Amino acid sequence: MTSTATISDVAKMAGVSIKTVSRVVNNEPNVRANTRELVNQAIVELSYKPSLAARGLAGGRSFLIGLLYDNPSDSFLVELQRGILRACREKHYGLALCPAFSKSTDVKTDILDWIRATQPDGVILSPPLSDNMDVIDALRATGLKFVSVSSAGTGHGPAVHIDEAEAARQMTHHLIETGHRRLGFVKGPLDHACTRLRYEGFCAAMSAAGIAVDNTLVAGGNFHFESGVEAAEKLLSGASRPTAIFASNDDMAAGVMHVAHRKGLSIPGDLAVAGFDDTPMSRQFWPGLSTVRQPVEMIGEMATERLMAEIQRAKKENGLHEAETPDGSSNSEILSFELMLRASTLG
Amino acid sequence: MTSTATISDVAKMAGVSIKTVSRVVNNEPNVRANTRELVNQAIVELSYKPSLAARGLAGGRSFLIGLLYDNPSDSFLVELQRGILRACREKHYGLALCPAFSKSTDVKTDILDWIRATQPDGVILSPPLSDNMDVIDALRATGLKFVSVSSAGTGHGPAVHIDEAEAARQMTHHLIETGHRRLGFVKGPLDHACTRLRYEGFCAAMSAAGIAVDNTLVAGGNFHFESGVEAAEKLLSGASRPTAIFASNDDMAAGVMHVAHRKGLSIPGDLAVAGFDDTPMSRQFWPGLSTVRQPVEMIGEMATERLMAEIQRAKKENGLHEAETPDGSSNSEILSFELMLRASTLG
DNA sequence: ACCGTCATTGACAGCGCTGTCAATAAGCGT
DNA sequence: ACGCTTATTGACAGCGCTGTCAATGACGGT
Repeated sequence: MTSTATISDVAKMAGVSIKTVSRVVNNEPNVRANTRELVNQAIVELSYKPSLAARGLAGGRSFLIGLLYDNPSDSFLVELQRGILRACREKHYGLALCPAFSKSTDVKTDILDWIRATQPDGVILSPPLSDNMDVIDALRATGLKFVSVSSAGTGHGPAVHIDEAEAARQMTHHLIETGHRRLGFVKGPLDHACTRLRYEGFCAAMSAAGIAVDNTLVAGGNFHFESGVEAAEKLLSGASRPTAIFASNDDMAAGVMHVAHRKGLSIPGDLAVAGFDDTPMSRQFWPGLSTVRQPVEMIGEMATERLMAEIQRAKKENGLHEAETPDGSSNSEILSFELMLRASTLG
Repeated sequence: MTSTATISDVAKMAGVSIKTVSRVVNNEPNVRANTRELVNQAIVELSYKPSLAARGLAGGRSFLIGLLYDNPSDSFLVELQRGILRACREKHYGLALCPAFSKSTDVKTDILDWIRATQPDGVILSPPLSDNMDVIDALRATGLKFVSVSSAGTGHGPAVHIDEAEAARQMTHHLIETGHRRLGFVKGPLDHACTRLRYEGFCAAMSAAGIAVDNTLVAGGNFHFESGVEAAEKLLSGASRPTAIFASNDDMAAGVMHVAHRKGLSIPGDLAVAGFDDTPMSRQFWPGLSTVRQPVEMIGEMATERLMAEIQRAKKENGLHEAETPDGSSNSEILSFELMLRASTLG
């Protein structure tokens, strides 16, 4: 057990008080440049790393942020984590995971328990948790800072996301432009805010092109592969099948393609297919799946930075008027998306 | 800020000393059942959750385990995390992530720095980190407990994995049994121990069937889709192409299928394809990909339990002879795998 | 040189919990 | 009932760090 150097070792070595070392470590002002240098040398020399536990106990911070998620797609989760971790590393923060199940009746309790045990300084909410008012309210009641990702900040606090509706509109427009008139659409689950937005984008493009949305060509889904299969079976069995199907996410689009293959329909000849998310899979399918790319990693990174900023602010204002929710912070940051057009929609 | 109840609140409410509450919380012996009950009631009543930070500081433990990984497939990582988190939740442990890059020259330093800052009670190593002797040695030098997953414990300490060679042998056997004689194989990257094992299994089955391995039908890869594409282009361009290709993992198998489709080869008619890992994708492809299912989630769970046990043991023996590495612990646990045979190899 | 002001530094008291060790209660044998 | 062993409990001192506040040093003006 290579005993790690403590702050007092550093203090001794640099010939200053413990508190001064603390100041240097925390980048606080009012330390003479000369002294700061001395301390930094000692820190490097001893390869001193402050103990998170002690800092947390003493300072009331845990230097941990939480990621609350409910079974998103693997690649979404991993990309998001990557972004968050990158931002964390810079700020010397740690990331703790809290898987939750929004369907369960006591998500709220589960999450609160986890928060009490872990005591993160803030949390990042991913959909559909970020669209769950129960959770949002509970979180707000704790006073803990949070930021939502990939979820249109419906006034639920700060959020980082893309313009979902516009993305769906553009993809639909692309389909129409390619010559399709009978478009099918597979919706996502109702508890995701993006379900509505993506559908709105679809409708907007249709109406702009003067095509009426045929309700028999709109199917419900839950973002999983199997629901894409079911939706496709329904949509493709009707008398007048669509010539293109836009699924609200890639997993469901994969289900649609699976069914099309099984039915012997060629893609895109007999049926064009589009998805949403640009999972790695969409590149690997044959034919490649046209989809919308969200900069998920960047979203994670920005959300984390935003969260850190909130935490900072909260710490400073601490003890003052204790303003509940400074509503000015409800604004969200909107990142740009990218249409990835591949063989599944291109002749 | 709903101020969280502290241990002394509980003690007051239960009418016992702080220390007794601590005993109950930590499940220590020598507390009368009656007293224990009293304390538990107070704990529930106040919905008390011990502070990780304080426990860590005082007890010298952090109640955190680390997961060190280097860019594995998304689904592998997510499944592994799921298993680990399940085990963690039971034991009230937290999980901290440490992405590392084994290609980088200072993986070792990166990891050590991370460990110093985070101070986990133990870490789980996933491939290829678990096969990197530099890392293993550095870890061992710190005295920190670790467990490897999905990596044949080549004597590098405890590990949890499947019998990779046997799995590959069985899959190869299946291919041979289906009538194939000209089998292609796509290897994984050299820094993964499983690369060798899977290849050995392949060779074993071939030799058992009396078929010589044709080196022109063995290609190298790196577990990524693109390398599968390259390998397939090489293997399928030769004069006498194989009638089946076994890729060491699903991503590369996806690459093989992609190329086959592009070349107009029907699967499995013109070419049978098999993979390894049973990523969700393998079910979704058309046709479904035959593959080997590792119980990744279970591996994560068992590795975590194993790690906890090691930590326990270390804690008890603490202060005694300080035996460096009780080599009896180098044994590994072997879980069973499952052959998932789907349309890509079945007529 | 003298005072006010601000920048710099350190002494000290905890943060909430656990380990140690001593104190007390409970059993048990005779 | 007495003396002994063992089970149960609590008092107390930190763990390594930060916040508070008081002490010291530096600097500018007169």
